[in-house]
Amino acid sequence: MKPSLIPSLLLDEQLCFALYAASRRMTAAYRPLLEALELTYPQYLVMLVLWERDGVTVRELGERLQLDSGTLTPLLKRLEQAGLLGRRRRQSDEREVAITLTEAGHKLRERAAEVPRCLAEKLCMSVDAFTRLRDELKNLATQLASPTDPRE
Amino acid sequence: MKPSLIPSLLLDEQLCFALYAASRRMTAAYRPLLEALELTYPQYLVMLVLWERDGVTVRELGERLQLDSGTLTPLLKRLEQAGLLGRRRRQSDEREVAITLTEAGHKLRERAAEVPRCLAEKLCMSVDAFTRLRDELKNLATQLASPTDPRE
DNA sequence: TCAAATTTAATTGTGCACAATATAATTTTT
DNA sequence: AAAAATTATATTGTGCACAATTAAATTTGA
Repeated sequence: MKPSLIPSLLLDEQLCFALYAASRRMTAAYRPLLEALELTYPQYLVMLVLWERDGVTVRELGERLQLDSGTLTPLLKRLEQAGLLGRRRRQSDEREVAITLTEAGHKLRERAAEVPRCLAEKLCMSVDAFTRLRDELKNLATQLASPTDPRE
Repeated sequence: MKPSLIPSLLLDEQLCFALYAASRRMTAAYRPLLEALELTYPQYLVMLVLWERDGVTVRELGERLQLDSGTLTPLLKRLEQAGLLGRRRRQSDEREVAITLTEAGHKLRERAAEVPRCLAEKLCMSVDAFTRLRDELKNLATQLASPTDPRE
């Protein structure tokens, strides 16, 4: 049977719900692995950014993860409390707060290295299918980010 | 260049982050449309279920949306306060709480009907691509839900 | 130059998610 | 039938997300 061209209100036909449900399940799949590192999933994402490049500002972190200071500030304070990073104002521009990994923060990377491997196992996906789905999701996000009104 | 078979810790190579970012952007895309209906995105999902079948229990809602009572109870109370639904214990089994739409709850469906159409426009996707991506995400969720250990 | 505009973080408040626990109703087992 | 186990919902507490506001530093421009 040909799928309806009229968008329906049926839950199981929604792309948004498939996306929302898959995203929450993904986070749930990471949870036991990250618990061993005493990280939440958003905290893990912050650490991924910092392991790539240390000393970024809160703004740069926010651009990369698409999160604002309302989310990041308390999250970073918790990671600071956990002894994984330090936060201090840049002397060149006192508005900016630079985030730098501590020794413990750097070290955690080694233990985190197995996390993506564990997840990949669970997915049972070819590298190709993995890459294709990931890139489709990136395109979807880009499409959704574009303003409806070009004047905006 | 051939993609690495060794799972990396680079943010932009993660499927999980593409999924997480796309899901949040999707919710953000719904936000202005749902604001007109005075609904949040999770509240909209609850309404989708109720428009399909009225009188479901909190448990059934939870199974459908994969949300527990800790999330649903306060959310349903807010929808009750908004006058969209009623909650009352089943006389056949006093443990269960049946959720029934009010007149206003039923009426809201008509105004909601245009929401999926507005989103579909923003996506600029063929029906085929839409269906394929949705079903891939459903499969991904299923795969992630399967326990690692069969004894579990 | 100095007032206005902009930028960066932090703060406040609301609403999810989800783990852990509590409570009450029902079912199962002995 | 009474005790034990199970089930359904609610409650409590933590940690995101995100809008709106605030405050301080910096940049712009009249």
